[in-house]
Amino acid sequence: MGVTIHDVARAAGVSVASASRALSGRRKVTPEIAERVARAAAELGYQPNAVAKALRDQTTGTIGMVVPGIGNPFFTTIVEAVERELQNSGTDLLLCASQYSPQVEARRLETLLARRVDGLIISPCDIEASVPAVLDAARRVPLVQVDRYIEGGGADWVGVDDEAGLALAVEHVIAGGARSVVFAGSRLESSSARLRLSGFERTAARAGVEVLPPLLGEFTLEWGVEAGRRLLDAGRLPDAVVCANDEIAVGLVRSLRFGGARVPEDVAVVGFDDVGHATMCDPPLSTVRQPVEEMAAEAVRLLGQVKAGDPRPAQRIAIAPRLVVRQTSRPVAAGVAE
Amino acid sequence: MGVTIHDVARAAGVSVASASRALSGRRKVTPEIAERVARAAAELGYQPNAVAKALRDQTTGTIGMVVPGIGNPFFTTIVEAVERELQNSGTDLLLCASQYSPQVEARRLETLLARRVDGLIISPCDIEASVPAVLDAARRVPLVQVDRYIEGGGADWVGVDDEAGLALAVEHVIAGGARSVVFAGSRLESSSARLRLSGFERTAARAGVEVLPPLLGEFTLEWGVEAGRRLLDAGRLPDAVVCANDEIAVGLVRSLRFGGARVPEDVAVVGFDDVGHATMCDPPLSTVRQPVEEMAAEAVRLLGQVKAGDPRPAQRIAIAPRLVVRQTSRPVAAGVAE
DNA sequence: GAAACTCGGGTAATCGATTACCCAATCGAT
DNA sequence: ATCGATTGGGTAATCGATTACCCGAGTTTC
Repeated sequence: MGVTIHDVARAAGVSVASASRALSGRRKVTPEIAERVARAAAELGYQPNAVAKALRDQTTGTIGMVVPGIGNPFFTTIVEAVERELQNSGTDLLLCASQYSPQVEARRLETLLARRVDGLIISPCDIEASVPAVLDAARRVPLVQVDRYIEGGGADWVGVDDEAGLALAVEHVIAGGARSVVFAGSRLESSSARLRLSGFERTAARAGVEVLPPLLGEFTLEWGVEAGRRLLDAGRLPDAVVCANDEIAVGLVRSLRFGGARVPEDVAVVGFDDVGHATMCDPPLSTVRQPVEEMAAEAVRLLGQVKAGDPRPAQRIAIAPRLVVRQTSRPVAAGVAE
Repeated sequence: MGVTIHDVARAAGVSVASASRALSGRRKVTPEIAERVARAAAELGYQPNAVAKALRDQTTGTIGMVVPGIGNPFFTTIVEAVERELQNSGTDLLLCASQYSPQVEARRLETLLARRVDGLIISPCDIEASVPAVLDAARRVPLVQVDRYIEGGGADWVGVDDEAGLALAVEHVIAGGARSVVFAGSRLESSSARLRLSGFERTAARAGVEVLPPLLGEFTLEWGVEAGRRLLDAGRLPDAVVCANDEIAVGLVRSLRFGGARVPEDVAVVGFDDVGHATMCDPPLSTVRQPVEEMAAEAVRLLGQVKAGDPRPAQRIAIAPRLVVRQTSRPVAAGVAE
């Protein structure tokens, strides 16, 4: 079916070695041969077989990326940023979704490794259950974790400083006058979920405000709606709700307003991520912005440095987040208003 | 670096042929050899090299998918549906985004073909500019278009019946009492954009209502906001706006309400797609639902049947859409209420 | 003028898994 | 006991691109 380099060599009347050299330019050939090979290749519509090249070179020019789900805009934003970052390096991205399941995730990693990707970027879905598969993969190819990480620190990571981000959010609502606060987040299956809760608790405790029991569900709009309903049902609203991501925050604002509460007059709401959902919300959401472009750039850079199974101590690169004050919280001097 | 089947064979004390046969089970071996090979493979942590297998078998067990952008929730929904559909068939998906650029799209197709994918699913970004790359790809591997298609009908397609969908939307707002209508859509670069506009115009003309000049921009929330602003600036609002997708509709509702118009009392708004944005909107959006699961299933099924370059006439499978009435339009007897 | 180099081309090995082909051993039938 | 068939194992070809290695012709150097 396909045209091979042998066909090109035959058509040009030279050996395969010359054809290969003429096409790759990795060794000199006479101008005449270069010309004949180029013409033959063009005429036959020759396209090198990347599979054969990969087998011979022991490198595929692809890196694999595994994220929990592409339905979540935060992950698609990261994926796009990584793609942009890889754009001109000649490496392609092989994208997989683990669907928030450690089993699926392990299977995906297996097939990516079988396809001999040159490196992996992963946001492990579960801080504990993802450990064996991720460590195993890291032993075989360069691997960088992004956003989420596995416990124990066996692999490099780049992400946002979650605790600092939550501190910004909590301090902001307190500066706006909040005396009672609550956290609406996700069950503690990921590092992000845990760090955001602990960042919240630590800052709130230090500030001495009243802290209601956290509402932990999923990183989804639906859970935000449900969390809002529970707050309304409880009879007494806190002055502020700090959310673990924007989807939760958007759902929460929706259900609070639906229940008759005014945002931000009765309750201030702050989200986390700032990836599009935030400006779409009504009113626009105050949130903590993740530096997605920097994270992607850093992840790609790190991946280039890492050697598989290198016993070098794992790095953790935490980038500082930034507070973006919009209209679901009362503005104060601090923070950026947009 | 990697453990090969030669290593396994040596460790088990058999030939590579026996090792391969024991592992694949494609020819009988004695139980004793099967046992020794299985043990050796497990001990060495043998993992077959998919690149070598692909070269030898001339098939990679992957299909490529190219969509305009993964930022658009409609495309991520289709991608997820295709992934689910492929789940248990042992084929993996290689996902690429063309970023709405025919050049990028052509490059992506080239690299997918170089990697010898067994098939392609594509939503071509431009009805004209995408033609050569798509036809060329279709000549080399089985290819199915999804949602969008290129003009001229050189390749199979599966999608929603866009014109029928728009007819549903227009008839619905007219049944709700609208006497003047306008279409907010995208510039006519894709088949969807064109068919939705023509479906709108045909139905509106037949019904004899007043039709304002269409607002054509992009399939984005931002364009929806802008379109709403233009309607407000024009001084006189139509009774209903029918949009080419939900993102436009959501943005439009936002800016209409921001400008003081009531939805649906002053203006009815209907979207298209129904992929999550719709329920998130405030108020929840009336829209036309695309049968994404069916489209994905049909695309995968079709891909299995198509042979590359087969001169069989191209098929177009248009699945009927369904109207979902929520709260941005006045309910009438017809349609499904949710 | 011969030894040492350079230049550029061709042959064949290589990557790893699969399998066509060959061969020896065993079995059943006559 | 002999012949054909069956069973199962091993050797080496194969997929396509790259490149180590070799070789001959032409140049340079003393």
